[in-house]
Amino acid sequence: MHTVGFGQHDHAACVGSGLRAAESTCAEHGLRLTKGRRRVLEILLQEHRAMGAYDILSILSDEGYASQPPVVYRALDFLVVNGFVHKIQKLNAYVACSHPGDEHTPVFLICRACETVAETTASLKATLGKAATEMGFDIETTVVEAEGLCPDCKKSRGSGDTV
Amino acid sequence: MHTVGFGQHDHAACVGSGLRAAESTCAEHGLRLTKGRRRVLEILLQEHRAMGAYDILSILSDEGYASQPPVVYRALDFLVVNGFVHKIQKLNAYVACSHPGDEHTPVFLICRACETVAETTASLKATLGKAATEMGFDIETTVVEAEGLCPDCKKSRGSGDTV
DNA sequence: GTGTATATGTTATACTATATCAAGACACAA
DNA sequence: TTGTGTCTTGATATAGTATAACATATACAC
Repeated sequence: MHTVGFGQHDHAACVGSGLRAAESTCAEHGLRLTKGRRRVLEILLQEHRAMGAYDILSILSDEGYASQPPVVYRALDFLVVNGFVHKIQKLNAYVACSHPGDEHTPVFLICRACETVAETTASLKATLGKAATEMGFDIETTVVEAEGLCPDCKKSRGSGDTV
Repeated sequence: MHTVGFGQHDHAACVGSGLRAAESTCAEHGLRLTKGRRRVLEILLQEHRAMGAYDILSILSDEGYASQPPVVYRALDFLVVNGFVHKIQKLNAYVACSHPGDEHTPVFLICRACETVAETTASLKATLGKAATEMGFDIETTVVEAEGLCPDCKKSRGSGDTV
């Protein structure tokens, strides 16, 4: 199992490798990683957290890009469809994929206190697929999100209180 | 595994038993299943599909209840917290629980064509819990949603086209 | 019947996302 | 190079989802 989450990591490296992975995947598949799309991905990689579309939009806007919602939603749509970014349904937020390129069914662990999101993969696909097959249902995409307390927040408060 | 989904079922019975289950759970735990909360649950049981908050609100409103959003959101919040209703994150919609009373980690199968939602349970808890424990993360709630095509929609279109 | 907690009514507003139509950029072939 | 089709962006407007805040009412314990 591969995880990128509540521990330390080489951040500059992960931004660079994320962008390179997107570039090479786009080159392979004839997709256009345009300036705006690239910048949105870069922002998500840099921030390394789940961000709302309007958070991203305000950064773009500060930089002189167009500041209308469709701009960022279109970029996000492209990035999500092609697997460079995932949407966190519980937060209405977006996060850069931690291991692009791999075919994967991501599992997210969301801290309800600090809202940090860790992406991990667990082999739920077989179990889910079996349950669906029994009902004659064909699964195309899955969302798995678990909410709780991350190690840091557990430490700093002990109990289960809210922010 | 228990499922209620794309097949037939005794609908009048499921409305009645859903309400009775909520009533008895509330009685046990000193919760107040007030008129408005009860009516929202009843609507969701009757419709037997995922409904948006504003869909429910317009029914309430037609019946002479207050017609402001907080009315329905408060009722839904109560019902969700106490396990009588689940929120489908992918649809921003709410659906009555198919087997209230049981402690469960529900799994939803959502048809992208007709938006029918089936609730099933698959034993993902152990797998998820293990992944989380390895990272020092305490899971409190989980969301598992799979989107695809239900048996009926597969039959009636064959291919994978959208609505 | 008084105090306390819980629930509801009401107004206003915040947040999230998409429809629509016009204009520009790019690829490719005649 | 001009035309043609496709993909992308610009811009305005609007739809859809959800909550803040404060006032009032109801239920329950003592």
